[in-house]
Amino acid sequence: MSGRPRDPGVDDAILRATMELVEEKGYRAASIEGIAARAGVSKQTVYRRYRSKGEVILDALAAYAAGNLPAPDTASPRRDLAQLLTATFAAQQGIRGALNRALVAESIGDDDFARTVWERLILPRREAVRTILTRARAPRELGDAEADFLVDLVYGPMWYRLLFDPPSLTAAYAERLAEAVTEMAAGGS
Amino acid sequence: MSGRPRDPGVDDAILRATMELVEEKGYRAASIEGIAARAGVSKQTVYRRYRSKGEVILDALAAYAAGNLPAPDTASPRRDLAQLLTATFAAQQGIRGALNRALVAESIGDDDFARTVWERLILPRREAVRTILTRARAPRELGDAEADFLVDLVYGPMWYRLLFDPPSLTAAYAERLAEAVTEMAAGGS
Amino acid sequence: MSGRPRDPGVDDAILRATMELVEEKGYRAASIEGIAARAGVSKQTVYRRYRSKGEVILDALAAYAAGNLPAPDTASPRRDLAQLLTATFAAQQGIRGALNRALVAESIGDDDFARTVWERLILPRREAVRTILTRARAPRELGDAEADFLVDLVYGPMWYRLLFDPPSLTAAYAERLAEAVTEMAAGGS
Amino acid sequence: MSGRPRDPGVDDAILRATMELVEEKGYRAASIEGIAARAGVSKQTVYRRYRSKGEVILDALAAYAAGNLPAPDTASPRRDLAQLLTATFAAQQGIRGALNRALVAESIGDDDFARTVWERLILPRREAVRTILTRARAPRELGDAEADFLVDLVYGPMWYRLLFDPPSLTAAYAERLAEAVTEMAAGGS
DNA sequence: ATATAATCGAGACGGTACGTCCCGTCTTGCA
DNA sequence: TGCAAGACGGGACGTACCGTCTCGATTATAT
Repeated sequence: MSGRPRDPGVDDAILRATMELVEEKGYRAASIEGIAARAGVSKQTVYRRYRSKGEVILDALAAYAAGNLPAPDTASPRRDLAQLLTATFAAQQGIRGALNRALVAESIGDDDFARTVWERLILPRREAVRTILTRARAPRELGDAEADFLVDLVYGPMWYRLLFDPPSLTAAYAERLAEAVTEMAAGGS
Repeated sequence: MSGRPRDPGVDDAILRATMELVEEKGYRAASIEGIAARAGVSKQTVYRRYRSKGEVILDALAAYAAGNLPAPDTASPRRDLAQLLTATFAAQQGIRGALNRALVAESIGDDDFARTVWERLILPRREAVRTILTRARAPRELGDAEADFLVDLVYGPMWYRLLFDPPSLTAAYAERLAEAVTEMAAGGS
Repeated sequence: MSGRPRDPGVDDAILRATMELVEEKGYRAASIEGIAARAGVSKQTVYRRYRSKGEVILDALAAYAAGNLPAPDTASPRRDLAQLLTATFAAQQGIRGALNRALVAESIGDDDFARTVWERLILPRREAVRTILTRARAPRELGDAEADFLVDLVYGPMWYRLLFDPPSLTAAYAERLAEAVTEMAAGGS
Repeated sequence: MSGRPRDPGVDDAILRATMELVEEKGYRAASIEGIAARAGVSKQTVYRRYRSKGEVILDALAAYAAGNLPAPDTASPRRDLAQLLTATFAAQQGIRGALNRALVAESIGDDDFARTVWERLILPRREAVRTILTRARAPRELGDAEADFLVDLVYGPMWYRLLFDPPSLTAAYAERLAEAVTEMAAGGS
């Protein structure tokens, strides 16, 4: 049965090659063929692990952002959100941003993959924001529907700017967004 | 100097074929090869007009949405915005949504094209919203920076949902977004 | 290192398709695209083996004529040559003739390829004739320069007629040519 | 009726462009598109005069070699032939040789055109040689069939060498060929 | 003078083939 | 069984020419 075990060094090489290519040459250069070549790995070895380029990228991003989901919890929800967004926005300037954009590209025209991205990547970060906003509304309750809407107000602008104008995702922008949304959360009916 | 003039029927055929393919088979199936074939046109004829698939799609969208930029102007900015967004969101369920998603896919990894999309497609719609929000703030002034931010709050969620969950762009969502943002505009310092 | 070995069936299919196309539809119809299609093979698979249409044709001819280089050796050099030429001329009426003409067409304007043809195709047949003519001159010696010249007198007319008037390459023509040249070889100073 | 007359300067430009391209860049670069471009002429203007690239080249050659058919007539047929061949071979080193090779390429796979070349280009030169050989046989008669064969012995080697090894067409080669064939003509039964 | 008619440059047009890239699958031999 | 190597059918890329066509601007002859 069991045969030769998978070489963990190969996993690393694939993910590293993916990140490098997406960052250096952009999303278009990141073909599976190119990733395998740069990783010094055969194509088959990539396909044994992933079914599509999207999954490689998703995994590369996961590997990169593992555990990096900060959940600040001070007395000030506004400051918590600002801190979360500042960190998140900053990350979008580098590899993470490039990988995120690549994921969107892969999602378009592939509904299954889009769903996977939503569940594995988007939802967890929405939860983090929802937790903060729930604190902002306390002691009153924050309903699910309203929470979803407020979270959209946070992440909508981020992805929008990430896709069309990444440099605008500054700390100042994070501050402003955090203030606007926490205020709206606090004041809601 | 003059040469044989371009056949306008060919332009139409290309754009129609593009819209059909993007809608029916999705973004991935919409190759230039396929567009030319369906339009009953040679590839060269497409390349004579457009340098990339992205440009074809952008033009198809422009043709589709020509002049369709409603600028409601009633006594209520909130209702104006709600109306604008309701119409816009509704449009995203059909061809327009498919084309918009396709444009995003093409923009990723092609900064030049991304800039073109921003200027020809995104900016005009931002202006329409900015105009409404300026009325909402009246008689006080709405600064450029703040206006830009508020417009992000409007369009950010739209693109975010368009990419990851198009069906959620309902009339109710439009209403809620219009209310939240006009209120914020009105109440701003 | 090793990789999947080339499928010999594919080689055959390519060569067979090439011969069929050149014979049936003529040299002009024999595109690499067409060869690949008829062989049921991808274009890449052809390009992996050959750099140009010329090389495919040369190989097809080599495969066809493999080992078919008769070297008759009776008491009569004249009869030897006549026999060789009769067989050679007869072959030019079929696929071999079509392939030979195609090779010339490919050679024109491609000096490298012309040289390859000369070495792989032309020279071996010249040697066969030279051997016979050396016997015709015996016991005196046949010098290199003179031999080359006499061989030209044999093959020059053949190619000339092959290109401009193939049906004239009859057995009678072969006989006459063999007689004239062996006589000249025998009588030379 | 009559309309604007053809511009003779255009004819010249086309022929000159053809000769230049065939000589400089080789036969492959001599597309009708390229010829028209270099001549500063529209494609239609070329097609109004010629039905194919072959015809352009044939005409270019005709223009180049107009009246250049020497018919030396001294007391010595051998010297006549040597002189004719020396001049002919010399010409093959330059544009004429390139054009001749191009004509062969065009003839292959186009029987109609091959016939035209034979009649307009090949036959006249055969006649010139036949005339000389008839003198060499005098006072006996030189039959048609035998004459054709002897002419093949002259031109066969020339085209053979022109196609595969043009530099070998030297004056010495011309002399040797003239001697061999006139002797054969004189001595024939 | 003013049609009428052909020529010219320019360049669009439907095609066909080029040679390249990448897809996802497969088949080797070695570890 | 993993892995590097690389063959394989397939599909699209963007380019070059093919031969035809349609334009506006010339330039002749024939009213």
